[in-house]
Amino acid sequence: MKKQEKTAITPTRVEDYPEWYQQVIKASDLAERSPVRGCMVIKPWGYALWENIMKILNDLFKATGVKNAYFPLFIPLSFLEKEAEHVEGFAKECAVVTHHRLEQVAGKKGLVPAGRLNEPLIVRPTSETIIGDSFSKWVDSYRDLPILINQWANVVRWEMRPRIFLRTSEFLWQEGHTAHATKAEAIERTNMMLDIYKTLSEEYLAIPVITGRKSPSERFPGAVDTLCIEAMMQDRKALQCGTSHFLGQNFAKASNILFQTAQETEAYAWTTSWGVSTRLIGGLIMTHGDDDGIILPPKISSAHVVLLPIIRNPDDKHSVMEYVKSLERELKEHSYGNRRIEVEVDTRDIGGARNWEWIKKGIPLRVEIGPKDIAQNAVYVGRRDKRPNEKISMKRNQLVSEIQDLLDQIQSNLFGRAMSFRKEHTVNIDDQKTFYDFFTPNSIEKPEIHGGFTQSHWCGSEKCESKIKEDLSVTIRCLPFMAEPEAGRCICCGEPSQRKVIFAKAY
RNA sequence: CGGGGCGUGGCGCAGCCUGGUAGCGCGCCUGCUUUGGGAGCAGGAAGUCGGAGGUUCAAAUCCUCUCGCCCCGACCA
Repeated sequence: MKKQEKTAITPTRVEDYPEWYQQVIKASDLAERSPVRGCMVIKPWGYALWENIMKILNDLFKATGVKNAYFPLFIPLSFLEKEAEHVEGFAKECAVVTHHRLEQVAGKKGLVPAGRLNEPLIVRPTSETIIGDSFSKWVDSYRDLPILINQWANVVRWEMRPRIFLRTSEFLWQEGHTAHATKAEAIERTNMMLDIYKTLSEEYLAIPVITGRKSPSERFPGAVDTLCIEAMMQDRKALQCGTSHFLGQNFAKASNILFQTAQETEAYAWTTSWGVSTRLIGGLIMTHGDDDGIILPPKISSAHVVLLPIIRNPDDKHSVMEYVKSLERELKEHSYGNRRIEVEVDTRDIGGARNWEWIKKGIPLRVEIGPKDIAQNAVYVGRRDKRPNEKISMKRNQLVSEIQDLLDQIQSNLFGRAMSFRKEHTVNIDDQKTFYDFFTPNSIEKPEIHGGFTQSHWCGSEKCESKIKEDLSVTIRCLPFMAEPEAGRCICCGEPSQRKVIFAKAY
């Protein structure tokens, strides 16, 4: 077998996409499974991505007046019960704390729970109710509004089938919660935050997204309106990357967020909530990864460049390392996006394996530096968005002065690729048979990568929506904002329809 | 919760059917030789086979119970 044909990740995406995903995570050193069912250990290379996301979002949030705060991990059961739809939506996936002490029992091994709580505590699956309780105390007058709060937190949802980053029992996220005096202002906030998520996705993560509205059945439990950003992964399935909810007065009524208006009347506040999670990292992997591992967009990459000194002869060691160190210093003086250039130096003497490890980790730039290069005051540069062997020699000064430009090229190349992939696999379908064929794999036992996004008419009935879901596991991802209203016939029942929606299989 | 599968050095597996107290590959450590596309050779450390009970002279292997994990479905950021 020729070496060129060897991929760093086995199986390849085409061979077995879900398994490829697991292997990429392992090979890239982002995270690993933990001894706790459904929970993950996020390793430094992966956590750095989350740190960068936090940095970016904090800046974007704060520019709109949002402040960070922190609320309890535990929610009294009675709080969760306050909003009827909310209870129903989350009850099945709650972790419940019932005791506060462990005891040794005579004659038995180990510890048993003791000290039963009067009221069980829920480990937060989301914090609307506990934050609503605080809001109710913070608001007396319309002058106290709006309240614009975000918290960075871990939440627990006891999922049946966990997958690292995409669906874990515990995950990290931010949840924003706001309260407003008027409906219009709350709706404006809901849209504003969705725009921020679109910015994060497209400009930083290089993941193109479709913004839109969820159908009623896909709404957040208790919300009046749920907006979302949806992205297409390389197996052509949809991943919901962020949501922003207009909660109307539902939670204000449940939590008693009352205020006095300028007209001296009493009114319930209008609230919103919005969040993105570590799932974004899963989206990153599945949007940009290839058969050699992940590819990190420079703007959120854990580091930008790795320097790989090549020392064939021990006599060269000193001079090569001096050269590498000075290049490191010089590169670190430059910035890219909202942070300094981050440089890794890998001096391990493990031959070609070293190069491949960094390819698998997805670092944007690999720079090889050996005596031959130094003699010409040059470096040998590999871009992660190119083939592994497609390396070019460039002058050292050129690398330093053009590094931002190089990173920009990679960033926009990744976005461009992802965008054309989505366009290529987004189709208009107007008849039922084509629709069903589109979403049916050739092989049922071992389905190949198939389908994509369709833009098809939907009459608006839940009946059609659930029939399609039952027949094909295909759901309405969103009613896209960009779609102009147009008359047509429902893809399912043939009744008149006002608009096209996005259908896809989803994570 | 329904269907399927699996628990054996750090990781991936073989051995189980036909009981005789562990083996392979990768990784790791040491040395030498190598090094710009995933190194070679030699030596070495590391497991009592998920757990409990049973059958037996003897159990990774047979039986019972149990725990955990993975995959497919329903649920979901």
